[in-house]
Amino acid sequence: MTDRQPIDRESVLLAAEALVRDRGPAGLSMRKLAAELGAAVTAIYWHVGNREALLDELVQRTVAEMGQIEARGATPAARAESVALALRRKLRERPHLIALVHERGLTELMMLPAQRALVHEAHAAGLRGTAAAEAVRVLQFHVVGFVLVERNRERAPRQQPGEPELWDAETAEQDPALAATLGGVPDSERLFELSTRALIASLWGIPRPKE
Amino acid sequence: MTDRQPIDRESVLLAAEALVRDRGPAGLSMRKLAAELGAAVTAIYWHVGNREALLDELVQRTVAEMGQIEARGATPAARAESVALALRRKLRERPHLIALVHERGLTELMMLPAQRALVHEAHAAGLRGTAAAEAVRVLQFHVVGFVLVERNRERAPRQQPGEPELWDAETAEQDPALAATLGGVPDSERLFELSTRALIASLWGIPRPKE
DNA sequence: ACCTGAACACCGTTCAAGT
DNA sequence: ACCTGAACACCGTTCAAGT
Repeated sequence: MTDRQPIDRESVLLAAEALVRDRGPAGLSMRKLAAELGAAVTAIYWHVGNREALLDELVQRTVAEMGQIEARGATPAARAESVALALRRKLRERPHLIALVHERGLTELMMLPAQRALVHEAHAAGLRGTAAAEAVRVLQFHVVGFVLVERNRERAPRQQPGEPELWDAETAEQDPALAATLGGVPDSERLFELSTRALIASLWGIPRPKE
Repeated sequence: MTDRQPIDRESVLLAAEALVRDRGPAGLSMRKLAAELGAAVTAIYWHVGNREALLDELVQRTVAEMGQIEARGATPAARAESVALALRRKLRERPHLIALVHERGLTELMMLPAQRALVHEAHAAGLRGTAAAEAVRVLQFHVVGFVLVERNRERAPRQQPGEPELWDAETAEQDPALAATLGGVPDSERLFELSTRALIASLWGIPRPKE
């Protein structure tokens, strides 16, 4: 009897995605969603089945959107690095949805386009067979793992005892620069480049700088 | 009037930990916990505050238990690798609780003992200051990230289109060994060692094999 | 100090009934 | 084909009341 409106599957999915995008999966309740859409809760069930199926569909779409990755650079190593960097950026754009993909164990599926690009660069670098496959997988694991750790850091509350205090006392006098770095917020941009390059150097072969 | 029993804080925590350990955080409801303890739901609130505080306490204990890590091996690089391997093993022993620690953003705090051990090895390898700090942090990120990705893989449902099919068609004839490896289940033991060694070699300095 | 049941405000889901 | 409200079985949490 209140201001009810007809809805369709698409509008349900869009509203759900919006809720998840800025309040996280926990922020998506069927009742809130219904209220947002101006329909009865049960209308949603007609269109999307249930909450689980709704989230599954959102996950599928996210996987699809993670689409193509473009490699840039002169050497295979540089191009592989550019894939890793692009991947990290893309993953960080949709944190909540990526978390859902991860929860549902579809990370690998989502990574397929990037995997293709990396295989191409591994071949270009002269790698073949198991060595190439492992080089690719190591880099995949690395990128996804890094993003997960990074996100965690950002969501983190102020660290309990505070890392600074723990380092000040002991190692500080021996190696103050180390204590300062470990005490502060990590520069994840730099850490990512550093570790990505280290892995690529080991597994793709070190690119010779031209000069 | 039913078979109610007096409880204390410790018994509540133990019962809660048991529930989380084998049914996951989602399996812990205050009502189930009360039933398990043979007390009224509200008795739990008197002892531990609320669900959030209860989980916080479990997390604190897990962090404490993650305690010391022992380095083994001849060279600093080998010893750093042993820390990484031990860390991975420990993390994999308590998946649900580690997930909770992670959710609460206390991963870094939990990693402090390992961080100390790694700093020691970095110093032994002759690293100082920012370089040492970064070498340590890269390895920390690496281990935690790897374990998160690994766990995800294991919880994963059968991959949707199945990676095998996707690789068969295209690259298979060019590089059948690669297609076979990427189509199969990753040997994460090997991937972890491979990537850990690659990072250590780049950042700690490559250990010379004695022969 | 410790525990109780009742009550409140939420959930997701099912279902018979309406148009 | 699409939507409804009522009902069920769950939640976490608060609170006045008991001992």
